[in-house]
Amino acid sequence: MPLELLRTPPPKERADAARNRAAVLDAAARLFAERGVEAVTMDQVATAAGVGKGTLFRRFGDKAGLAAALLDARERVLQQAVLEGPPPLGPGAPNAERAVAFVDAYLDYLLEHVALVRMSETAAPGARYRIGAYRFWHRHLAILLDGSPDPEHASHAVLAALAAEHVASILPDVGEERLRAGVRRLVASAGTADPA
Amino acid sequence: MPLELLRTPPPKERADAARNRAAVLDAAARLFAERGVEAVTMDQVATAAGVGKGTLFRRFGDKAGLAAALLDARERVLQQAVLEGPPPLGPGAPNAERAVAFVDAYLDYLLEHVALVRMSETAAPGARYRIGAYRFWHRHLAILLDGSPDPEHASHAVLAALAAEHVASILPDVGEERLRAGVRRLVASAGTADPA
DNA sequence: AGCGAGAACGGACTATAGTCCGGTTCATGG
DNA sequence: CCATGAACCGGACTATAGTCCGTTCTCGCT
Repeated sequence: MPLELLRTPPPKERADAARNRAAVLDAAARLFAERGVEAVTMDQVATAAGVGKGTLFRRFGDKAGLAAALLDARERVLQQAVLEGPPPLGPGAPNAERAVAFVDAYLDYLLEHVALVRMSETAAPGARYRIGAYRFWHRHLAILLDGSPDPEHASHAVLAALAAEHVASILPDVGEERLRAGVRRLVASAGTADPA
Repeated sequence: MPLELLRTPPPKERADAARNRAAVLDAAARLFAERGVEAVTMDQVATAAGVGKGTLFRRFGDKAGLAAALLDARERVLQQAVLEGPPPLGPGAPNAERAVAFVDAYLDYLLEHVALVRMSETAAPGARYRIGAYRFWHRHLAILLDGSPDPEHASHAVLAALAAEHVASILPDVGEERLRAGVRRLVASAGTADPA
């Protein structure tokens, strides 16, 4: 399957459904910003949006889905830049450079929304690995890490170091600068067939 | 703080408490084995053990704590082997070899109990990084990866690839052999000051 | 042995995620 | 403009994790 098809297609939608979706996203964004993602219950979101719980869950599945929907726009920008933006993030630069540019850009995105991404990845067990975005990033990185004896696994390993739960937990320990440098080193050596 | 002190000291315990702890651990082990960790509720464990829910939660904190308690014995064996077992796992071998031996041994342990370890790491947000075991392994690896420009981060990165959630999710993709080989490569290159 | 302080017990209670289904609203074709 | 069925709505309902606190049991001390 080509990389492009892993991006979610937009479905057609009834008018009332669209109205309610917008209301829910607005309310959720506001509440999450005000009180923190963890502290907001789904009941509160439903009430603030003026819809029933059933509506909320039918549309977004669970809290992780709601978080993912809020991140969707920002994530598409990144996917777009990777697919057809200027190098080194987009096509044109050498693979090794593109890989480094990718982890840099991904960390920009992640550090900007850690709490939300964490929610989208951890609310349901295994959620992170099932959503389309993970498969997209994994495929992309695996293609770039073509110097590795096993690009598939190398890609998984790099993404493991970019998991929101992991980053959020080690950030107090190492700080942003060392984190970025460390991940850059990791992706650089992961793309190489290393010495014995 | 020296490595040895990160291991949990044994507290003294009242007779009824000891009796109940044993009953809970027995019941939990049996139920988890029979029905799978996910499918067993804490009420079921309490009932099967013949204790109240309050007792269960006071002693183990949450489901993650219960899982951790069940793994405790097995984990101590590994810690013991690392501290004073024969090389290359124990002291005596070169650091690079010890690091590889460690990830091998850790994967033995992990693959034997994925579901349980996963529960112990993911039931509460950030749980994995708070328990003593993580700090122990992190410290150990950081000492061994002394060729890296940032052993602390390198150690975190390797452990990220050993998270139960991660391993469980990619295992169907890559299989056990490629997983082991990939992690071995990762730890080998993480311990080196890499080119440019 | 008897006793008192404090640790441990247990089950009723709360909070929250997620499900279900009878009623309502929208969009399309006549 | 209206009929019609598909899609959507909402809030009562269920299941489970985790808390609280009055009661009971241990164990060291006299």
